[in-house]
Amino acid sequence: MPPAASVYERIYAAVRSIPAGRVATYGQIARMVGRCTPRMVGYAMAALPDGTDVPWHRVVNREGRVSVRSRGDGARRQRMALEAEGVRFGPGGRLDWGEVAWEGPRGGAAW
DNA sequence: AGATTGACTGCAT
DNA sequence: CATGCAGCCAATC
Repeated sequence: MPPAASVYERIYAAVRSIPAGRVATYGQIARMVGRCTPRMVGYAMAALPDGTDVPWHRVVNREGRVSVRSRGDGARRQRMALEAEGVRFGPGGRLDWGEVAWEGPRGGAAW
């Protein structure tokens, strides 16, 4: 584990703040955390271990679709985990933002 | 210390 | 609607 985990911790904390049944985009988290870009979020997610307590599956791309590149079954696992939380996937495998969109820890209020 | 890459996004073509 | 390019910051080689 690299010593610069402080940045990761910020991202992980934000992801942990996502309530069950809700999802956030990389850009959303990046803006919320600040000091980092969507790429950092993705990078942090990629660095997550398997038994992590971070609900990484609640993080999707801007299209509302799973983007996992690493691990062939990662995307499938993510979608399964989301469905298990009550997240409904629309046609094309995209998420229904009207139902699962997470505005932030304040629930709409910017921080 | 310099170059490359990465689970992204937005705008341009 | 598909493809391309640039920007972003940190990790890795």
